[in-house]
Amino acid sequence: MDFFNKTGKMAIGSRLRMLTEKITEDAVSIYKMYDIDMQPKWFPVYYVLSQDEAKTITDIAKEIGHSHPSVSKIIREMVKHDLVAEKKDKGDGRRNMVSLTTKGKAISEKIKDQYIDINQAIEQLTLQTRNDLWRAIEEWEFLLEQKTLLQRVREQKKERESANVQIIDYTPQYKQAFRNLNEEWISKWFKMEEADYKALDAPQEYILDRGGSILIALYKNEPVGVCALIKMDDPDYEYEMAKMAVSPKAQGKNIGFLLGIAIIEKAKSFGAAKVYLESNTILKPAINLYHKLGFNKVASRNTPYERSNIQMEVIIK
Amino acid sequence: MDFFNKTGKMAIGSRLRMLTEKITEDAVSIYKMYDIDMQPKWFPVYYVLSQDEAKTITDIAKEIGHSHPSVSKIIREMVKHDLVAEKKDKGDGRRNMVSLTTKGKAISEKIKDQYIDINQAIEQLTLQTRNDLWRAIEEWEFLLEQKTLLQRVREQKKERESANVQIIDYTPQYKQAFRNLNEEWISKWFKMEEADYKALDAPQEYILDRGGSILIALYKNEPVGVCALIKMDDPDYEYEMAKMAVSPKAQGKNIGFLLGIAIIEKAKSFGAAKVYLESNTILKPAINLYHKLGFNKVASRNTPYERSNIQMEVIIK
DNA sequence: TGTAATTACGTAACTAATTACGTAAATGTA
DNA sequence: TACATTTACGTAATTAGTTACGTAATTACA
Repeated sequence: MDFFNKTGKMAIGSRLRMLTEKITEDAVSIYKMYDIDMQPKWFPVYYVLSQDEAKTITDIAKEIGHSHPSVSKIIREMVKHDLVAEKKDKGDGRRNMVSLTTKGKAISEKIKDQYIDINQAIEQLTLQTRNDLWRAIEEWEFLLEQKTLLQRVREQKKERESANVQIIDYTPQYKQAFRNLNEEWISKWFKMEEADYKALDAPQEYILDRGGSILIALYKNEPVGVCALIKMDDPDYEYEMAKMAVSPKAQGKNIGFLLGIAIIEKAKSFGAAKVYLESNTILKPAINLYHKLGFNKVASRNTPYERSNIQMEVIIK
Repeated sequence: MDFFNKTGKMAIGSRLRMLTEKITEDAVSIYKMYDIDMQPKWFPVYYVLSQDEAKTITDIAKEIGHSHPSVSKIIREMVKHDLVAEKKDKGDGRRNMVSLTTKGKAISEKIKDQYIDINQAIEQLTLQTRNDLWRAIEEWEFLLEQKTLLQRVREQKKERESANVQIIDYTPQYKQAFRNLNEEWISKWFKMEEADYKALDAPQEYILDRGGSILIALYKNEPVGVCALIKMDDPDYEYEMAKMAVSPKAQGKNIGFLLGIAIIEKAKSFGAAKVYLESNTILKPAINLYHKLGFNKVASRNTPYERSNIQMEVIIK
């Protein structure tokens, strides 16, 4: 199909499906050619039954990788053609023991020749190719087992998007962004509190001058995320990660994660041994993010924020 | 799937189908991840429409290699999602001109990122393989276009079978085989008659010396099939095909067919215009074989055999 | 120019798989 | 030992394609 050279790999599913159909279509004719009363879709079931004495529907399904209703249907069709017989298991009334009939077993003789010829034909065909389709499928199966295509694409997406994201140190030009981005989510979920106003209205005085830090995430040079590292006045903790906010427009670009990583890195450069944070369990994506960053829940502590119902820390390595 | 390493190439169709399904399943999630209102099966249709202004159902079908009802269905679904619009062609009232809507066109911007990420992901995956799946499919498509799998298997079958089966002219050493193979089936289904004894006991005198011929089919050098061409004493027919017998042990090797072909060939070399035969309708596989060889039923004729209830002839071209 | 052939495309029926769900039997456990 | 859970597997509905067929419009040609 010339078409697929234009679409690119996007259409690999469609392309595979078409090849599959072409091959299955020929398979029907091939069985006829050998005068074997069998359909291609029966083959996997037939194969496992030809190896063993008797099997249950579920066992067959597991072995060939089909759903059990699919096997159930195939068995019913094969029973109609007198290739297999069903028998209830005496010990376990649920089990439907399936095995080949005499006619079914007889086929295994005839099918041997077909097996030889097909293998030969494919072998010869493969000799004319540079890439072995059979092996290629095997390799894909193996690699997708380890990491699905979905995961692989997701990683590419993150990587591409974070290429447009830049994490920079706070400068006064971002004072407005720092305030707005935070106010947006705080007032959406909770209400602005005394401590919020202090930090957001005067970040220089309340955060930076006290030995803290603020980072800004730029997406295509627009500030879309912010996060602060605040010096604490506590015997247990030196630094708190707080005031993390990402614009809803920039969601799904991994910006929260990049900010978190950078803040922890900053704390490390300040010589901190751990970082503390406060949050609320209704903010599920945030809590997930904190976990991904290595934060774990700690026992409840004193806090100036009403909305805080969970406290976490990460140990810096 | 470990399973397929046991079955061998026979199950390449099943294996392909499974990989296809796994990939298509992920594709659904991938579209969701990019927040694109599209199903994988729409993609080929979407793609061709994104290239051109407007197309007919049949043109799209031809381009993407689907049947036109399939495209018709997809278009209806896409209309429901406001991705494409239909418009009757003014010049030709049969044609249903399909094109992308504004919403449909808008997707092409979003889809570009997805396209990049999928291609990257597959590229990276391919780097970890020794056999490039995409190229392997391409190569199979190309080779199957030139010669289908069915044809390739058929050639293998012929080659294998003719390697073991040899059709040779009768020599006295096969006298016993000629008699035994025939007596075996005649006495299984009917009873030996006067005319049988004559021909089987003295083939030289009763068949060869009268201008007939006998062929022997050797399978791995063992005589497993025999067939005679007997000169007739009849104004309508010159030659009769008779005394065809194939050992039950050698059934399914196409030996009857090979013998039949060879006997007709022999009759042709004798200058015959047609060949006659007598049989009995209870011998269904035999009658089938005769049909395959080109024989057709003719009106009832006089016969020395009690068991004959059908007469056939083939016209030699 | 009338009729036959071809083309476009919709509907219906079929196919080979799936997921969803229900029921009966077996197993685990308080 | 009663009750909850798990297992085996059948039926129904869904999906993404196919082939078969019918009809209307266009084209070819005697």
